[in-house]
Amino acid sequence: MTTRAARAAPRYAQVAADLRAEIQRGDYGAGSAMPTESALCARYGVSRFTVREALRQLQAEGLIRRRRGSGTVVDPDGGSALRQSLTDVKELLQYASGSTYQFEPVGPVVLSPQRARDLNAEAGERWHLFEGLRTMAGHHRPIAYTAAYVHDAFAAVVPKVRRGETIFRQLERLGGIKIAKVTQDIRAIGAGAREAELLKVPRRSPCLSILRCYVDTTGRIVEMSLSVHPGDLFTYSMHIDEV
Amino acid sequence: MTTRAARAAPRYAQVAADLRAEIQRGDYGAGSAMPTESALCARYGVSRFTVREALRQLQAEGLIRRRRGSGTVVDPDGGSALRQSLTDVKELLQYASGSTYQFEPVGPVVLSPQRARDLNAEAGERWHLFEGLRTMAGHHRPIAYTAAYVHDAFAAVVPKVRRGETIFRQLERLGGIKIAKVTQDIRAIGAGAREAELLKVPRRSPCLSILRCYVDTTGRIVEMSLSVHPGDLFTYSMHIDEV
DNA sequence: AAACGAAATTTGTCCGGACATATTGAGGGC
DNA sequence: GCCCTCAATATGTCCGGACAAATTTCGTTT
Repeated sequence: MTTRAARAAPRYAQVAADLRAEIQRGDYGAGSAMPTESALCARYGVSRFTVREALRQLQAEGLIRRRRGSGTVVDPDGGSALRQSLTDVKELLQYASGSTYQFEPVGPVVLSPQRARDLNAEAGERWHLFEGLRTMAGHHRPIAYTAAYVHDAFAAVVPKVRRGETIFRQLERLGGIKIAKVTQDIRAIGAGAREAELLKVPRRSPCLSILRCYVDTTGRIVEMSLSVHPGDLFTYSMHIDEV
Repeated sequence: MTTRAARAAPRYAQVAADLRAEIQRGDYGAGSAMPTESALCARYGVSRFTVREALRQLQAEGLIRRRRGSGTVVDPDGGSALRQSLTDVKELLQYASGSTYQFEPVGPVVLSPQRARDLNAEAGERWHLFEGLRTMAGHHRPIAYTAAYVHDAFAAVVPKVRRGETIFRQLERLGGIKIAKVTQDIRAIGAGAREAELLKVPRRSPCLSILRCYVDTTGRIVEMSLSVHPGDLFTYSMHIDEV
């Protein structure tokens, strides 16, 4: 091989890099529409395959959101710092093989300032709370305590929510909506009084906290869930290919 | 695969579901080769586009690994329990916008049993240690302490490693290898004595621990890095589309 | 004005083909 | 045996086209 260093990047990567620069420069204000696929084909003189591959990359990075029939828009909070983006987890969101999950409706609650800060939400809002514990077969200590909050707009369907299926899937079916995006924030926290008691760990012991926000196609937050895992029992694993 | 309509799911999803079931049933022993794309085209009577879309899905789930020229193999540890698998983070592995990272070579170390357990490695092995701190502009407290261990096979190139570029990229260039996969385990731990001092947090306070293993194309672990982040300063964010 | 429905728009799925590039293995030369 | 070259193989990139499905737009009707 003669020219070792400068091997040109594939065309879709160049298109992606160009669009990424435009987005981060603010050429398409957050939330506003981007050019359509055919427009990009004409602009760069490439096929739709190449454009779609570039857009797929930007979507995986969380910079854009796409909807069939609607178009491509810049994700309003896609450029926030300290954010790593991942895709395509399908049904696995709530699983843990060999574990069972039981939740109970608690009722409507109004967020306290403290709780609102934990959830990254507004204090005083009314949400419908579900509480649950996840246990592994053979273990006596639970591996997770979960508090799920459903928006008050779904008050009518909340009594119909059953165990055995994720809450957000039931909200989709019963509420006639579609979850388009899930954000997930992972932090280390000290166990609070309630978590310590339910998870059988000492108070203030290190726990993994996973806050999920379920957003529908119109951008409204439909459900929030806060899971707390004992630090010694739970590891969140992932892998990256094609480094 | 069923010839039944099942018009709800696109064809590539049906192919993916069929292959996923075969993999989990153990039809292709872990690490062994799967049928080639053209073989799958013939078997399912679909185009290469559809097969590649199905394989892309399985790769995103971490079930398979693919290499140009070589083929597709079942990922040996793709089916392990308590593991959520995610993909495609590309270059963003080590970033944190607005932060700076400084590391220093410490020298060769032999893993103590304690440290080996933290790293999920063998005690007594010899690795080359680098230590570093990551600080955000404007903050006086660091947001991460990182210990990176390079395998002894790269002892010759370790003195050539410089700041300003990730260690694993330099190992690729200087050592003539290629990182094919990165695994990442996130846990909540209590700050140890050393972390507490460097990160300016109380001992045993909750911290986020991120253990990364860099694996080359032949499956050898080339580098391991253990980052510890103060729980109150660091959140690991991600998002999932197309739920 | 509100409700309805058809048409245009836009992304998703799928096909067949072509060439590029990385890997592997067989064969030949030393 | 060892090393090099070359061909076969498998995945990556890219093209042009076609139809399907979801959404939006807009004109028509009530």
